[in-house]
Amino acid sequence: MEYDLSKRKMQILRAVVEAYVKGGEPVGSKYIAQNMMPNCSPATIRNEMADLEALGYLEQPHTSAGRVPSELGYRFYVDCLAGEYKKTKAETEMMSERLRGKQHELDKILAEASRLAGSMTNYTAIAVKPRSDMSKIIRFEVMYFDSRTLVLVMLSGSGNAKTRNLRLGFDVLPTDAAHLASTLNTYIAGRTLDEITLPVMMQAETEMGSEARLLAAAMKEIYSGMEEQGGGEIKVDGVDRLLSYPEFSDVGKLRGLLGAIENKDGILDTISNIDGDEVGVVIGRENMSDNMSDSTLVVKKIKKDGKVVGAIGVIGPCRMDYANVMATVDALAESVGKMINSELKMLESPKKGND
Amino acid sequence: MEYDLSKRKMQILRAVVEAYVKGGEPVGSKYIAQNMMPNCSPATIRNEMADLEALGYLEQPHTSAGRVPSELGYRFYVDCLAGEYKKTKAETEMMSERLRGKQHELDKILAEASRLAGSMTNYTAIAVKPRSDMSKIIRFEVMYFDSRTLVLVMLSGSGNAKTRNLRLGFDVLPTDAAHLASTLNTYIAGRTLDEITLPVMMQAETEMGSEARLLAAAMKEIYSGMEEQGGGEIKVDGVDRLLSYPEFSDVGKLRGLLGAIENKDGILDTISNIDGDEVGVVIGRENMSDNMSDSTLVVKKIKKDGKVVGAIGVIGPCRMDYANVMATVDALAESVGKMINSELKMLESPKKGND
DNA sequence: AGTTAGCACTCAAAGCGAAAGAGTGCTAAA
DNA sequence: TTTAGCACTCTTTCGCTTTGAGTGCTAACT
Repeated sequence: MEYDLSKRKMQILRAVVEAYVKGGEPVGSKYIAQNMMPNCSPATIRNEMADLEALGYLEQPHTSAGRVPSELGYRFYVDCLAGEYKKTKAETEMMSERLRGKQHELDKILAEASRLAGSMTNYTAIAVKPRSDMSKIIRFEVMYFDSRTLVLVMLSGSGNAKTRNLRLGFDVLPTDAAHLASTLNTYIAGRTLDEITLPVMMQAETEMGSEARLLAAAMKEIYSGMEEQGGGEIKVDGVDRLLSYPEFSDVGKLRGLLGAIENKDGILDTISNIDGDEVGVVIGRENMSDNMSDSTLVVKKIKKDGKVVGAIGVIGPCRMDYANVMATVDALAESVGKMINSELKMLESPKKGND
Repeated sequence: MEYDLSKRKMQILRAVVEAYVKGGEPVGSKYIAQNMMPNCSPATIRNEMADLEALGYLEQPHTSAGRVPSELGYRFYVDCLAGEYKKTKAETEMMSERLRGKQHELDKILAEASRLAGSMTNYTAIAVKPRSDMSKIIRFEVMYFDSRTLVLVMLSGSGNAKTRNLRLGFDVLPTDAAHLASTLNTYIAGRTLDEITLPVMMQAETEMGSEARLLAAAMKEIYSGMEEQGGGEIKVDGVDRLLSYPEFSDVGKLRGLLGAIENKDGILDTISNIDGDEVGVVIGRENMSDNMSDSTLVVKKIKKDGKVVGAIGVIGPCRMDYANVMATVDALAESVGKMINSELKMLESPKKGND
């Protein structure tokens, strides 16, 4: 963690990063000397930059061009130099405001937060919903729709509900729905897939009597519901914004990146590998997927009761306004976190209903 | 519908379209004379092409280039010349096979079908789920999760179910859940938003007695559930494939298109405007959105019991292999349609369950 | 020792003009 | 009505030079 650079080298590195991020073109010694460090001559800067290049923090596209930060350079910048920036009070307020408008469905809040992240930073934003755990269903409900259709509702231990339509090839009565529900709640509810053994199933069938075929139809849907990995989804917002950055005018790179985003190539893994509660920055080749080796991912997880329930982040080129992006993502995630955690307290205060 | 072109002009138009689609470069008279119409001299073709240009079917990028089909040219091709092509039996089989693997959730089938459409045509595919109509809820169910959480299940007239978690600031009992459900079913079910008048609400509140605050919390979710346009979603697959076509190397156009796809700019409208049960082809400026004026959309609706329940399609440049794409989309949609419509019959046959 | 001025050097980017090549439109003959 | 011939147009490409930014090095300066 100790990078051991002289004060001045750090200053120059920072200057290069910030100038390059802003201007998009390799930055030369003269520019820095004039605009950001008036006490030094270009020659001095040149010497220092040559050192920084030897150390791996800077790169040169070609001999007669200025310098560009390397990935290591960005890393250093992110770790040591960009930490201070914070969103203003007003901006934080605004975010909370925009978020508050949404119903308190976590999905919606996450989506809105990521949309905000995208539009505020002008990068592509992602919202991640972790895999929802349907591996154990704690309660069933069956609704009668018409004589050949029932609706099966499954409630998981973590509070996720999932519904499936049961189209039947035979007629049923509303009472069958209730019967099916009670059977499912008696024999299936509270069990994992493994625990639904043949004897259990046979008992349940006996219980259903002549309507065993109803149970069969329901079980088929239940199996598929329990097996499928709900969630683990990534919602993407604003892919088109990538095109405003010259680094993605290379069709090949852009294509790779788009593919990576669409296939979630390693993005989920990358995110789950981020440790700590702070905003995570994954620069260039630090990414799992080769297709993302020219991009940077900035994410922050969102926790509820200490458990990760989602994440929001942005994807952009390595040449990115890190200070701003990190602060934005941080503030938004913070905002969402507060919102979903405070919901309880809000309702607890005797505001509505006068008992 | 009568386009009134001489046999030979049609032949030449077709030749131009097919050669251009294949090669990607303006096609000249010589090429056609040699490869596709050996009985005519280039000069003859030239004359005819000049006519076709005057009629608006062909265009010339510049004086010394070959001809390129205009949108009208493509339209003619699609309407009159590309109709015959059909997928082979083997291919259709393969599609059905791939689809059959999926559970019979419509969403999943649609998604898989569109993924197939994309990979088979190498264009970007979309799957459309029509707006699910929650404007009238015909039945409620309330599940008890824990002392401060209930799960509200709403069932629409069209068989769509939606669930919402009710986080409460006070404790409830399982009996409260049942009580709430019956109240909702008595007073709210079967009514549209307009019909839920103040008197109705007051009756319902009286019914709930001391637990009126529970009703209030539920109503909030119900309102938001009824107002929000569920569905109407577009799932996109393979945006990255767009990049393999030179027409989208223009960053501006690509950006517009990506934005249009993401915002569903008019795509839903466009699709709902397609009449007839056949595959619809929307070429260039026929699209609602200006951002899609360089693209073509090929879609087919999917019906169940005569009602549109979705659509699949592909988006690509106007220079597109129409015959193949149309046949592919057609076959896939057909496949999906058969699958979801035959479900009933499958279950009707006494195969499983022996009563 | 650290800093600075000066200068030759390198290399991408931009501009220019000639040459090549493809395809056309038109005219006149078959 | 079709075809051959031919002059014409316009893009594309290539090579060439010019321009300019920025460097690295050396030698002088503090």
